[in-house]
Amino acid sequence: MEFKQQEGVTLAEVAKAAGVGESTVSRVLRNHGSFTTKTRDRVLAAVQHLGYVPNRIAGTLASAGSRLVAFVIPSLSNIVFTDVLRGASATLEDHGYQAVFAVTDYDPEKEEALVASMLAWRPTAVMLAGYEHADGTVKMLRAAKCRVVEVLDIDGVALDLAVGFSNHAAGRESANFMLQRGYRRIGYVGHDLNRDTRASKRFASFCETLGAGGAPLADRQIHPGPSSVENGRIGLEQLLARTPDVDAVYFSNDDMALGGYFHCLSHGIMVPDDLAILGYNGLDIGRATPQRLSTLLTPRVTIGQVAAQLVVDDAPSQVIDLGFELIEGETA
Amino acid sequence: MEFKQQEGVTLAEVAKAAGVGESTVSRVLRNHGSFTTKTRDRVLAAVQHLGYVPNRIAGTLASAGSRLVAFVIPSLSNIVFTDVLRGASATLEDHGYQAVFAVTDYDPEKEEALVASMLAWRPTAVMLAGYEHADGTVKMLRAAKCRVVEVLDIDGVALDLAVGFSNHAAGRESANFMLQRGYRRIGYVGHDLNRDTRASKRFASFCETLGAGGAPLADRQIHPGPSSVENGRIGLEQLLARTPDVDAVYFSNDDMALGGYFHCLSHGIMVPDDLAILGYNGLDIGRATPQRLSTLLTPRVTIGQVAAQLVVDDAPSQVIDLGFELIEGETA
DNA sequence: CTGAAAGCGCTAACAT
DNA sequence: ATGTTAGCGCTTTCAG
Repeated sequence: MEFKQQEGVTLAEVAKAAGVGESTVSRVLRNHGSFTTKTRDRVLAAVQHLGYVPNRIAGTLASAGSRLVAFVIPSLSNIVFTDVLRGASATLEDHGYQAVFAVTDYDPEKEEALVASMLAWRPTAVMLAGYEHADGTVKMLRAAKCRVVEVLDIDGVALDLAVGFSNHAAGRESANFMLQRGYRRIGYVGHDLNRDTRASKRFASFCETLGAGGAPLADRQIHPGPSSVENGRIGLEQLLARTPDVDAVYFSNDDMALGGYFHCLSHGIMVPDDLAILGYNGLDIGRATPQRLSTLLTPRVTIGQVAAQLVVDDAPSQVIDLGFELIEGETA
Repeated sequence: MEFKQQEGVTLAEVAKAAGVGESTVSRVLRNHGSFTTKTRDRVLAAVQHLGYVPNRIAGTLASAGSRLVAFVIPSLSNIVFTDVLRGASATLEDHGYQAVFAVTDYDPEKEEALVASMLAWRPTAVMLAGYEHADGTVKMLRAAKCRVVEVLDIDGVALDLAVGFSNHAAGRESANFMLQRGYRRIGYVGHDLNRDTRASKRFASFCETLGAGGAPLADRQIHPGPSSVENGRIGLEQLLARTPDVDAVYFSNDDMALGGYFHCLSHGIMVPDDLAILGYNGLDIGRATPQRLSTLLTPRVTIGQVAAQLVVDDAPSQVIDLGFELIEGETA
C-alpha cells in the first residue's frame, strides 16, 4: 500500500506515479487552474496510493501566504484569552489557516521576543492583546508585511486592525450602575494592575466616574498576584477588615468577584443588602451561583471570530467596537 | 535605517551588506560552525542595520526539523486542555519550538482532518488527547515520521509517547473513597460521555467498584451537552427529583460538581450531611468555596511539561503515569 | 575560518 | 489542458 512513506512522499513522486507533470498535480490538489476529470482522478488515485501529504512548508516558500496566524497572548489561564482563541480558531480552520500561539505571561519584553520568533514564520497576521507594546514590538510589526490585530481593547491608536471594546467605557458604565443603585461607600478589590493594563483602564475610569458622581472610592485592595477566586476572597476579607462600612465592592473580574461572594456566603454577609458585588467578564459560572452575579458581559468569543474574519478577508485597517453588556444579576 | 523591509530582508542581503558569504551569515546566526569574533560582529551589525528577521519557512525546508509542535485538542473551553497547553508551551518556547493548535470539538472525524492538515506543516511532534482516534488518524500518524504524544490517558496502547494517568484508576479511587466514607446510596451526574471518553472510563470504573463494594450506583443523570456549572446544577436537580434519597453524588468533573454544590446552597441541602459531593479535576476554585470541594486533583500542567520535555529530548517511546491525588475537602 | 553551489518540495509563469 | 522551468530563502556539503 504505502511504499516510501518514511521519508515523506513528494509531489514529484506523485506526478511520476500518475504519469503527469508536477504542476498538474499541484493544480489538482489546490483545485486551481484547469484539468480534465480523467487526469484529476489519476492524480487523486496516486495521492491515495502513495499516502501523499503535501508539504506546506515548501508550498509557502514557493508561493507567498503562509496561512499561519500567530497569537501572542498574555496567559492561557485567563478565560478571556482562550475565548478569543476559541472564536478565532474555528473561523481560521474553516478557511485553511492554522493558528500558532505563544504566551507572554503579561511581560512586554517576552512579548517582543515572541513576536520576533513568530514573525520568522511569516504569518499572515499576528494577534496581540491590547495596545501596550514595547517599542521594539511596534517597530517589528510595522516593518513586517503581515496584518496586525490588537484585540480586547480599543482605547488607543491601532497599529492596523483592532477588535474589542472600550475598557474605559466599561469602567464608567460599571461605576454608573453602582451609583444608580444607590451605593455610596464603594470599594475595589483587584489583582496586579501593572500587568493587566486593561483592568487598570477600567479601574481608572471607574474611580473617575465615582468621583464625578459624588461618591469617591472608599477603599481599594490590590492583590499583587494574578486574578483568582482565592485572591478575590482574600482581597475582600482584607478590604473589609480595614474598611468595614463599604456597601458595595467592584472586583477586577468575575473570578475575583466569585471569591468575594464566597467570603460573604461563609461569613453570613447578606448580598446585596449588607454588601453588593459587581464583577466583570460575564462568566457562565456567575449564572449558576445561588444568586446570579451582577457583571459586565464582554464579547470575547465574538471578538475572536470577527478578528479572524477580518484577517481572512484581508479587510482594510479599522477599529471595531463590539461593546459589552451590563448584566443586572442579584448581587448588586 | 531600514531599507527594503517591506518585502522582507533576506540572508543574501545581509551577507552582501556584511561583505561575507551567505553560509557565514547562516553559521553566525545559528551559532554553529566556526567564525571569528570580527566577522560575527560585522554580520550582527548588518542584521541589526537591515532589521533582518530569518525566514524559518525557508530554514525548515532547507534543513529538516520544523520545530513546530502540533496540538490537536478537543476543546479550548475545558481547562483540562488549556492547562496541558500551558504546561507544554513554556517548555517548548524555551527550546525554540513553536506551538500550533487546532480544536476538534471532540469529533474524531474532525480530529482526523486536523491531524492531516497539521502533518502538512511537518511538525516535530503532534499531541493528541487520549487513545481513541479514527483509523485514518492512526494510519497517518504511523506513516508520518514525527513523534506522537497522547496525553491525559494511559488506559490503552500508546502509538509512541503517552503522558497522563489512568482514568480507570481515578474512577476506582473515587468510588473507594465514597465507600470508605460510608455512603451507600450514591448517584452520578455527568455530561456527554460519548464525546468525553475519559470521563466515560472514570464512570465505568466508578460503577464497577461501587458494585463490588456492595453499593451499586443508585441513579445517574447524564446531561447530553458539555460539562458546565449550569449543567451540573440542572443535573443534580433532576437526579434528586427522581431519586431523593441518594446520600452522595459523584460528578463528572468540578464544573459539574460546583453546579451541584450551588444547587444545595440555594435549596438548603446540607453538604455533606444531607448530600455529599465529589468532583474531579482539582480546580482552584474548589479551594475557595465556602466548603472546600472534595475532588481528585489531576496533574494537567505537569502533563504538558513532561510531554513537551520528551519531545524536546526526542526520548524513546514510553508511557508515563503521573498519577493523581484525592483531595479530601469538606463536601464529601 | 570562509565561500560556492546544490538542493529542500513546491508554485507560478510561460510555453505548448 | 498540461508540461517545463525558474526560483522562494535558507542550510549544508565540499573545497579552499
